[in-house]
Amino acid sequence: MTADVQPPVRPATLEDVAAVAGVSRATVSRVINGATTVDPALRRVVEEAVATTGYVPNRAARSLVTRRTDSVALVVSERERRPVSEPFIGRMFSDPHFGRVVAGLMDVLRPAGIQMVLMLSDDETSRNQLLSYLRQGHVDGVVLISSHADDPLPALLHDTRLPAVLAGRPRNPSPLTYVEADQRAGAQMAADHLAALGRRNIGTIAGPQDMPAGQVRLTGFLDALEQHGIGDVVTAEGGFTHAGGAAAMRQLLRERPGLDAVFIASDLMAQGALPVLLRAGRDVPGDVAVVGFDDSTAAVACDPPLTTVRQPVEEMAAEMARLLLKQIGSPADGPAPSVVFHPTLVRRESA
Amino acid sequence: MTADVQPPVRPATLEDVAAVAGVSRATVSRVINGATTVDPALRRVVEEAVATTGYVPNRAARSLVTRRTDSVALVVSERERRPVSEPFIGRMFSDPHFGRVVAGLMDVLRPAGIQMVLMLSDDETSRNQLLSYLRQGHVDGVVLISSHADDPLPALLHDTRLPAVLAGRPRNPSPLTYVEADQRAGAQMAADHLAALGRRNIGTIAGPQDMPAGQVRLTGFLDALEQHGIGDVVTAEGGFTHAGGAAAMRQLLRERPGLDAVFIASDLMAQGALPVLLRAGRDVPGDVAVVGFDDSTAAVACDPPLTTVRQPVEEMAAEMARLLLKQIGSPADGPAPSVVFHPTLVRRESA
DNA sequence: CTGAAAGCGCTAACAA
DNA sequence: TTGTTAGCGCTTTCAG
Repeated sequence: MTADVQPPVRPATLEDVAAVAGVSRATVSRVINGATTVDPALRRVVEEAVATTGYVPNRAARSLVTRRTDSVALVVSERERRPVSEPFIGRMFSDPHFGRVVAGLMDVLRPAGIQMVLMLSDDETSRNQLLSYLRQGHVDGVVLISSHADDPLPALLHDTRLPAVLAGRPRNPSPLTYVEADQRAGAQMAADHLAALGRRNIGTIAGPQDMPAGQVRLTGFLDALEQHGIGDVVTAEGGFTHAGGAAAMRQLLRERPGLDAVFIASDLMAQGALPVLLRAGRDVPGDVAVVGFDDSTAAVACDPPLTTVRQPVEEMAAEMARLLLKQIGSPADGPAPSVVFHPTLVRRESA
Repeated sequence: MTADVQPPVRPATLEDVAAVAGVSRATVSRVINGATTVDPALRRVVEEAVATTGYVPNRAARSLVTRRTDSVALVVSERERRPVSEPFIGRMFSDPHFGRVVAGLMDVLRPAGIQMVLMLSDDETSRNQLLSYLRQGHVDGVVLISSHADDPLPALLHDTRLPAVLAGRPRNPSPLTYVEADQRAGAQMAADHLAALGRRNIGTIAGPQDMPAGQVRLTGFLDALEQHGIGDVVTAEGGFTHAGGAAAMRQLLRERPGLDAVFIASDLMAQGALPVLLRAGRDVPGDVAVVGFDDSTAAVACDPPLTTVRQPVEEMAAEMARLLLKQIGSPADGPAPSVVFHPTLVRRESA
């Protein structure tokens, strides 16, 4: 202990460790990377040297030769650029859903020692930047969360030949792996539940019909109701927003005052719709039963708490990470098979 | 155009560009990095070669020699590890606030060509991993969002000598730069507003008193009311959660049924409290005026929409990024001066 | 103003 | 099983 006068300006390198351990760089490299072909005795010596030097591998150097980066990109793709001063409109980042996806991804990426870099694509310029970044091999793979159905990114991503996983099945058929919840089955569960409750005078607030989720939840619901012999359903579009949900609820009430149940295609819209119902003098669930979709924070924030179709967001995100890691591990296999999660109905008080 | 038979497996390197342009690697490097000492004619030739080859610099190689990574870490520090299956409790990721911070950071990082890597520290193991990662120089700087006041990370971060910026002033004095909103001033605005409304029978729902924000918002509010000659204020603690806010509201109503105003230290708690008020037959703002804090999504989701103290989250995050970039640019200057933002009162319908 | 050459720290043949 | 060696792609003196 004579050298601790100067604060360590330069991080230890392989060379340093090798010197301390009295072996070659290659040997140190082997134990660092867990090669089995190392004499146990030497291994111990090296491990000690690593500890005393506080050595941590330099990623840049390693990645330069291995062509691996041990990091993946989480790319958030939005249709258009939004000023940061409009935090609440259409910014996926400010949606709690985003954070849940991050948490799920982290849960498997972190133990694997994989870093996650966040990227945003919201206009052609940023998309091109993104692509050249990806093409240059700065990450080993990418997870894509896209907010719009006609996103060109999945196709472009495929061209890069980089391992990739999509959150949700893209509108345009793509060979890329995706993970999603069975939207149709979820809508069906809502319909079955309402029907079982004996409700017959039913309405629904749908999401945008140019988004797959918006569309499938509507048709799935309608089809299921049909099977229950209920064909006359009032519909309004709520744009997947809080305010849109409120407006749509008003419309529904106007068109069908005798409504006794409503399926709302997202908890956020339900949160907007509920007060409208209450103010119109309807008791929930007494007069009208309501079922939401997502099981997001909004569901428990509702009053009364929302019965809703749960998508296991975190689990789905974790699965995305696993599938991505798998593809990165054996690129020759090509895209992994997509996986579809089954939603569940969470009963609370609104239906 | 004879070489487009094979798909380009290997990305173009400096060498390739140099060959096409008929110059040396060094010259290409110079134009890439914007050196002024290059013959304009040559520059054009090189730029063309860059375009035709589709060259993009390899970061690993560059970073290996420059010792810069052009990336920063966003570290989210939580007191304890939460299972991913409990998405709504204490996980900062699922808080919309998190996404807003990300958006604000992105807004300045992206134009600067800086990548953002997301890291989570939620137990000693992950903290150590994080620190060795940082020490190894994998990022040029770090932004820290910490959920608990007694976080040891600021101090440890300072030891790494890495440029860093904290979201919020840490409890233990630290030389690190921080950015925060003036909590005390915000609470004062709420008090002034309620007093100006003629309310005298006032209550408040506070945040946890072991968090700086929770504490300062309470004392600031109480002190300001004192100045208005209002000393007898009922208080309850709502833990900064939706459910906690509801419970606290019930307590307040019990202790002071004649309440005509309440300041609630977070919009989320207010969202929980409002239905309690409504159910108890109180009109808002007629019978009781309520003012929240944050101006988050919850504020507009409330019914009625919440009058609240706005913290400019995105702007603050953008400022953090700017301060970080500044420190990275001139490390010799040490930590930049911290900056405190002034909150504003956003009047909606609840007060 | 430009080119030649020396590495940055690491892994991966290849020899021994 | 271990060491030697040759780069990965880039920036940066240092000559010219």
